Amino acid sequence: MLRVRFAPSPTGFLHIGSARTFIFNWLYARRNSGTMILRIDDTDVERNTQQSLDSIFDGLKWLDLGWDEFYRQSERLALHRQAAEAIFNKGLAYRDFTPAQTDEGDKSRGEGAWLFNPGMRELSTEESDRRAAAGEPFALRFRVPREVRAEVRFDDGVYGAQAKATADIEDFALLRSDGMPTYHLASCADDADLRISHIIRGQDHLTNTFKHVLIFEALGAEPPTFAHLPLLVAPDGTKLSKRRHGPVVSVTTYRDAGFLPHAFVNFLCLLGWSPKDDREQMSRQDLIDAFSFEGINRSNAVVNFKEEDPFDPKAVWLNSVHIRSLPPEELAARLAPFVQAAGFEADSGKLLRIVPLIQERIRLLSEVATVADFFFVPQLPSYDSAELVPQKGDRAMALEVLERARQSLESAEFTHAGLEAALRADAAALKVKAGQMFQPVRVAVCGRKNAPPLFETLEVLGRETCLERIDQAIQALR
RNA sequence: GGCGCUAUCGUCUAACGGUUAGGACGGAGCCCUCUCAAGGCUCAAAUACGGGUUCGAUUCCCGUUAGCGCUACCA
Repeated sequence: MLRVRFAPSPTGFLHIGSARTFIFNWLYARRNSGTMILRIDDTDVERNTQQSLDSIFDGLKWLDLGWDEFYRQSERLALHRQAAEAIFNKGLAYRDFTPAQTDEGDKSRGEGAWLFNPGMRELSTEESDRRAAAGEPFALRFRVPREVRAEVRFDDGVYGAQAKATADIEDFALLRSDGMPTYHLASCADDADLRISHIIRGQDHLTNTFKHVLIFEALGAEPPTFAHLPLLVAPDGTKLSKRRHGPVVSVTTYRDAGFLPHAFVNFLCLLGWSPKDDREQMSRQDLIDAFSFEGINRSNAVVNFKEEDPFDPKAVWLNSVHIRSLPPEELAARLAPFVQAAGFEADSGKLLRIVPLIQERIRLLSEVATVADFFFVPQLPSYDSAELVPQKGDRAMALEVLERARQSLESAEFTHAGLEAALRADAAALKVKAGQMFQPVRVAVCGRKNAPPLFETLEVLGRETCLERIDQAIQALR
């Protein structure tokens, strides 16, 4: 039975790198009829926040990603302590009475690599028991079998065969002096207990895995299969962090900016993974069908954002592709909250008529506010009347065109065909080019030169509004 | 410092010893066209460096360099 898990610690908002880890686990589970488990790794009570937990749920909900089983590490402390005890009873761990390092920046425990606190590994059982019984606090450390020349090995699903000499692995902590389990212990005890078959996680855990293999073996459990993912990094090559890189690392930023969840997932999947057949736009099902460890890369992937442009251009492009392939009804529904947020009235029938006009003109849902504003406002914001002057024309031409248009629009049939016929006839009558005819009308009606195709726009706007706005433009020219 | 991982266009990536090193985003140009988009076509743009192995290396091996990760009683 294939079982995978995503195990975030609730110490910050949902990070896009974490989201991608969830997605890859989820895809692997769905691809292979496995079970997806969400486990909150909240053993670090000090740093956990409810806000962070909410952010994880919100983010996953937005991404339309679910799970089959749910656990919280903080509710499984008994299991972790039992595991620690079992390891200790096997003689594979020892008590370390050295007071905890207060200064975390103090990594200068010496020039070389730190392996253990002198004197503690060799403490006799009697002395150890006596001090423990006397109530002296201690951390429990794993006794890495370093005396004999040996290697810890595992076969990574992405990085291949891995080996590390035990001589290079330090005696890591299992239990803190307050009795709380460390991440390494809690994580492995839970993975063993939950019968996780595949651990898919960030490459920052690759070297931790040697310790984890040691714990699984000490627990008498078969280590699961590991598959490490290349990291998502900033353009400067450093790991993405909120402190350094700001909101671009948070999933909700993309939601609020108007990304489609499936488009964003699509983008994230293409960072560090490839279907190897040049496909870019992929549906959820396409991703499930194509996903495998073979497609995962080994080098870190850059999220290509800039300070002036916070979103990776490829993400934006992919979003526009997804927007274009959405059924109009669905796009309208997705757009509605953004229309409302911009302070416009969002009548759903009207929105549905606007959608075809902007569907291939917006890359982010939020752009509806700037691309389609003139459909919603009762009164056009003021614009420079010089904009009304057509190419190779003057104000007089603009005026002439608008007056003529005003006249014919009063009686023209308000359909694409009717409007086109009327305005083209006007252009011919005035002996101006079609473009010179259309532009003043477009600006009068939209308030700017760049807008959706004219006839459809007029049609949606309706006769009354069009005539009103043309009148205003004529006033402005006089 | 020690240990580990990585290295193809600016970015995401393809090429599991033999290709004019492919695709995509972004950039430039042309076409289409009522503007803007969308679409079509074209162009510029990469195998980090040095050694091997081989008839032949992007590909396999070694070294150098660079980047990243771990080296906490954080996860």
